[in-house]
Amino acid sequence: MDAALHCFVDRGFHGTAIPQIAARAGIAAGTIYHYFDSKEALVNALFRHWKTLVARRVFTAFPQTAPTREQFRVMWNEIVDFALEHPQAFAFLELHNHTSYLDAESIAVDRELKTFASAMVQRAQDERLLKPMDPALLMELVFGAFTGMMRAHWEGRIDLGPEVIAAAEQACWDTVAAHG
Amino acid sequence: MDAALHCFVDRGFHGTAIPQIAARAGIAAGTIYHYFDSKEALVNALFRHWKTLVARRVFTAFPQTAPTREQFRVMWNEIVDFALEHPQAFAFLELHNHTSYLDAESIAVDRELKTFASAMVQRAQDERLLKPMDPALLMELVFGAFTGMMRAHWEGRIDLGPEVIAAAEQACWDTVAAHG
Amino acid sequence: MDAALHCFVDRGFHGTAIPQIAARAGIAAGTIYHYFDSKEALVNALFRHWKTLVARRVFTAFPQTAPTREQFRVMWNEIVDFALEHPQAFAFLELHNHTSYLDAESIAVDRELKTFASAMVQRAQDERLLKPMDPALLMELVFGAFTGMMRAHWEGRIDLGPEVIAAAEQACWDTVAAHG
Amino acid sequence: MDAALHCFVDRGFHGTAIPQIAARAGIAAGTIYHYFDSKEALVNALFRHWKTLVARRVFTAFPQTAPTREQFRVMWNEIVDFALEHPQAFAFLELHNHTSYLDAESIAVDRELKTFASAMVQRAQDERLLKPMDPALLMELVFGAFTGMMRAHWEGRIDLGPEVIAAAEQACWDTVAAHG
DNA sequence: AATGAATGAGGCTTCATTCAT
DNA sequence: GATGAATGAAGCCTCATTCAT
Repeated sequence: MDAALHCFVDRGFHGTAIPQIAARAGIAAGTIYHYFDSKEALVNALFRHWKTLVARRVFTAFPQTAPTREQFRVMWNEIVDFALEHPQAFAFLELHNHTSYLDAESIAVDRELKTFASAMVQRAQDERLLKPMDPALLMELVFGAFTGMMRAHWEGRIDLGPEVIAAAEQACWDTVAAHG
Repeated sequence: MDAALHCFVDRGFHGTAIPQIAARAGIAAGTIYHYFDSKEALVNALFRHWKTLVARRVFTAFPQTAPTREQFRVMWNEIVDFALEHPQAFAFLELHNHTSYLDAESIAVDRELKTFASAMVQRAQDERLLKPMDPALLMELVFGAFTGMMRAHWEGRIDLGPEVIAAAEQACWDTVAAHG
Repeated sequence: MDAALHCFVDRGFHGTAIPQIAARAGIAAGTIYHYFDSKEALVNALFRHWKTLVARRVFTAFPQTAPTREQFRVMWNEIVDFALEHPQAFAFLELHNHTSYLDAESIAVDRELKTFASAMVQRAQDERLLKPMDPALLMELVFGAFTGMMRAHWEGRIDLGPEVIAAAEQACWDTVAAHG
Repeated sequence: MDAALHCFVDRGFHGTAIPQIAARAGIAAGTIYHYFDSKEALVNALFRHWKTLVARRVFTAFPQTAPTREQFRVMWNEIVDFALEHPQAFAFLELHNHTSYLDAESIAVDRELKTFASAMVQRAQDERLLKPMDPALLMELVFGAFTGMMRAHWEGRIDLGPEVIAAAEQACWDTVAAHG
């Protein structure tokens, strides 16, 4: 049923009709209501499913003992890989505004991931490797840059090859790295 | 009538009903159709209105003869000022996915601005001041970082004071600046 | 729009579809929602409208100074006239079970009428003209008998002429009259 | 499965969903269709089941040779007992309007009981013990009064003790008794 | 016999749009 | 120009019923 993902990516939550999702999934509209209480429950389940997957992936891959520069690279590549493997999921998660239908639990899942990332940043700041700014801001700058890159890629404005990704990664490291 | 802006920001295009817009504007629903052919015409007009305003502002403020570093700072501050003065407009333009209803002209207006920005980047690259990457990518990284910062600001995750903005500006300059 | 009355009488509240009501009224289904917030609001409005009309009629006709026997006759005839003039309304009010959709205000309107009737009974009891039973019970017996008569009339089991009505009235007076 | 009774009493036939009945019965919705062809078949079976039970009870208890006054008392008490023992069944049978879904056989069962009662009345009229009115009307008046009493009881407007029931019985006898 | 997932028609309601005033 | 009642298509959701297990 997660092909509802495609519809939400294409037309957004409010722009997608349940019958459209059902048609794409090859099932009857009513069947969706055996698995989800409502359209809202469906988006929220979708959102949490993928956010949790990203989180799990990031947590798992994170090299606790490696040097900060290496940690940054690993995280970057991990998220890039996720976004390239699951472009629809990434587009759904990051390219749409969910404020009007996410429930408290979904928001909490989202915040958790951001809190973790900020904590990571803070640890690196303690070692004076990153700029001494609000860690949340540093994280948002990098994640924003990353999202901008992926959006431009999907909208055909740039080509993403391994070297391009590596160059962008270096640029984003420069964003946060101390000394300048 | 441009308080349709608020509705679109809150619930998105598909999630907003014409009667809601009319109610917020204190007019009758039918009146909207004296000024716009359809709901789609309304969003497109809105989109172009504000995109054009941003563009005009950026073009006007751009210091042709100043050094690149100064040009970057001016542009940055110009967009920050716009976003802080017109938070609803900025949220509408950048925090929502418009792909399902923008018409060709609106898309052209958007592309124009991006093309201009890329051209600026390229000129600076010719002077070896910026990293030798796809200029579009550099531009997207910076604009993405900026958008991430503003989103975090509106969602209450960070505080934006003048020094914070300046620090973020420096960080984004580091993103694009050559040598590192 | 009060021809929704007919539909509710025929198939009950839950058995009646809004489009059916609209079709019978010769309007579009959506139009109903300009005047009523929901199907429930519609039944409640209908219920209150007719209950209030009955109440007004009873209150107005009630001969305060006449002897009790005369008062009883007047009330009886008043309600008979109402039921014969507005058979649909009476059938809707008394032949259907409204418990699952009436709101607090509608219930209050209903209770008010019953309380008034019980008070009347009590006054007559004080004069020892009626049986010394729970006034509410006496009232329910008479009103129940009346309703049974009307139901049988509509379902074709009895014929209602003026003499029949008068005879039934006398029988119901005997129900409540003291001494027997 | 006859706990469908509860659902029908609460929300009426059209307001009750088969899954609701199944849930209350603790079985699967599909199981109901092993025993009844359709929802309509279910109500009709329910209706006939209880109507038949009432009829059997009345027929059985009826004291053929007792004086009319005693016959009336026995019948009254028999139906009161039934209504108090099976309040849900009585509420289902008498407090709801079944016209839109009862089939011919169910209607016949209903009519049979009424015809029997009318015949009884007529026999008593032949002895000049009852008022010389349409026997069907006399029967409806008494049964209507009785139903009104039970409804008021369930809706909490009156208290039903043995003496109250006896007093109501006497009042209803006065309704039908000759001379007044 | 029992289950419960699946269906799809149909119900309530919303909403973009029109049009008489 | 402005209104807002009216429309009817379409959206979300329910539900009687079926059927493979």
